[in-house]
Amino acid sequence: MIKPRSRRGGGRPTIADVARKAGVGAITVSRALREPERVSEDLRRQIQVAVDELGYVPDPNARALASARADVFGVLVPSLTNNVFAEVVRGIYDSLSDGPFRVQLGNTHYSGLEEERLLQVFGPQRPAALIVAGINQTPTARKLLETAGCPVVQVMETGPDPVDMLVGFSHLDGGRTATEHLIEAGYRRIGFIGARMDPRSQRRLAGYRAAMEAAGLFDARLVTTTPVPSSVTLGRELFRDALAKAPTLDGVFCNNDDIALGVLFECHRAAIAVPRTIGIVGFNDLDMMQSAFPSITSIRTYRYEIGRRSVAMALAAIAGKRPEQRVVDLGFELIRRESTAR
Amino acid sequence: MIKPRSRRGGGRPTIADVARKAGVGAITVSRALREPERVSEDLRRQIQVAVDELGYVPDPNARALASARADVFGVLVPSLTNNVFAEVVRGIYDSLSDGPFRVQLGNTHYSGLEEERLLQVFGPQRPAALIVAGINQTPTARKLLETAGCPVVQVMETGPDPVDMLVGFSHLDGGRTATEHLIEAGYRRIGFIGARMDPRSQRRLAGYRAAMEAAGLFDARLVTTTPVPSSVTLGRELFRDALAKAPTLDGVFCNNDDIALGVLFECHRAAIAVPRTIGIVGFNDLDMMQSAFPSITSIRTYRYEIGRRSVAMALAAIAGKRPEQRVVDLGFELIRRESTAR
DNA sequence: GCGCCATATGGTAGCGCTACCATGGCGGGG
DNA sequence: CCCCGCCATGGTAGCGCTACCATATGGCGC
Repeated sequence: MIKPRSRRGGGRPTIADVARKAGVGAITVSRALREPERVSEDLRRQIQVAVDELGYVPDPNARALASARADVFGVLVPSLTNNVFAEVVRGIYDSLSDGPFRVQLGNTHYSGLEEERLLQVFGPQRPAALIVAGINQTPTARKLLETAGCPVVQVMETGPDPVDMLVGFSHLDGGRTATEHLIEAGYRRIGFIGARMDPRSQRRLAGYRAAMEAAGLFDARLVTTTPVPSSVTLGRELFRDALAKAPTLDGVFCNNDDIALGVLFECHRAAIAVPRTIGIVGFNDLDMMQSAFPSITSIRTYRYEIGRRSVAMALAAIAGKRPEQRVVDLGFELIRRESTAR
Repeated sequence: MIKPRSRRGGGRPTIADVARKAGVGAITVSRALREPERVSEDLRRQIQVAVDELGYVPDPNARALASARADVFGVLVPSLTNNVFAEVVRGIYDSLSDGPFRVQLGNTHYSGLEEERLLQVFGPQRPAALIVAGINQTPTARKLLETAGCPVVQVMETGPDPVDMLVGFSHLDGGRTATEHLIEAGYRRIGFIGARMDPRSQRRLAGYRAAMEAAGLFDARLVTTTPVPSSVTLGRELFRDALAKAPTLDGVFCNNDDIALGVLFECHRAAIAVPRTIGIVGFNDLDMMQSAFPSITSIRTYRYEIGRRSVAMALAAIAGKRPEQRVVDLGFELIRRESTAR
């Protein structure tokens, strides 16, 4: 009765305590904290003193309830351990670390259904923005994104029809560029080796095929894929399969750098000369590509920058300044190295 | 006036709507959702029908405010891109994906101060549990953990004095085991190569040193470290430095597998025979170790399992069944491979 | 048959904050 | 000199949910 406060709350100071101490109304404290320019400098200072003395920290749950908006960025990626997405996520975190926003990370395991489920979990939280990997959402997921009532940024790809905003690059062009490079380097029986084969890998494969067909070199027996998750060890195995199917193979464009590294190791083990007998190109240009022996040609992509840019666009949209450019293509770069220097 | 509801809320159904439709009190709906066993089966069924028809989803923010407890696990790791922590995080996510709990992930960038800052951000959210990497928190951070008012699990190490619970393994023993293996294999001038040198790396170094001193082989010139973040490329460079300092080097225990891979590549490039001239041992046993040529001996650690176990312990504590074993040592295993098979 | 207790359900009163509207003071135009 | 409108500030009323306590019901012992 006497101290009804202590009944529930943890006894931490509330906005009312600060208001009392500063001799102002609670709403003014709230404003001073969120829109300082709307409060006179005098009061602002007084309030700051009271906040510091009490060690007041706003309760994010109460804030979210009252304003029907949580200071949370929902982020959905297909994998937490795939270095590529880890870099995107790192970019997102780094861009958000000095602001009021928290990150709610979801792992879709490359599953559209899981993505839907996670969007259904995120929705009731009323996030400030959503960042999702890819553009191949299920119809349900796409609808959820469209009706989320917050900025949405799709990342890692490019395309004509984003839900809202889009930052990434063309996997198809990347695959084509890698393959054309092998062709120009003089390779003819160029294989494609791919694991996981998510939509992005499919597009890289399409780019490979386009380049091979344009050069009159395409042969279905040169393509080796599996839905199994990618790994270095898998790269070795797939390369052995590829060689068995197409013994005259003289080059490979690998789905990603892990596979490429596996191919390189298998070449070492089988005493196949790289780049003389086999040329190798990877995708993403992880650090190890430059240090491998021989160093491995790869398509450099800007994952960290994609993460940063996606946050910048979302923040702009939250601030009401929706960027004029809804689709940003950050491109890629072919990094030529020893593995294709015939 | 007529529909005061539409004024603020997004118009989504609330618990009151469900209660009205089901002809029960709001509190009964709340109970049916959270503690079904406390509601008769009849009402439970009725309520379920109403929930389904309205598409009701509880508002997590309102729930958190009213109960002073959010269904959130706070997780603090030093890096998002380091595969080792990514695996731990994956284990955590996988263990939590089918329950009501969300994950709030924080990246400390290996900084104690950043860790403190993040704990201060997590605190007001009133998380259901906290999982933090390491046992070397600053005094302030440790106090924040102790007063968090929720289960706390420290992970990735072992030790006598956890804040609350602890799951991991001994990096010191791991370092010693790796080094003893090299000694047993006949190597004598065994170097330590380490990057980043966070507390865990320091302990591996201590294990290395203990083994070397026990064998009468320790020599400070054999130790090469840097605070720079680890990478394959850095491994190459550090190995060159190590060779320059100690030309008679005949083995290296590497801080981690990236460094070990860099050492291997540099050996290839410099035509140094592995394992004949130089023996190599890594740490963590990432997939690529088994596929490298030659394959690389490493200390296998159970990162994913650590993540899973940490969640299991936290959930048990939340349920009031605090595990009798507050410290769990998941150990490690030396995986012998070609790189040390002299 | 009566009261007691355990069980099932409901009412009330917040949790801590912000949206909305009201108020009072001030300066400028007519 | 008055009125209007703008600015800074405050009061009130929730946001949607759950803790706490009250109440009703029924079974049981004596």
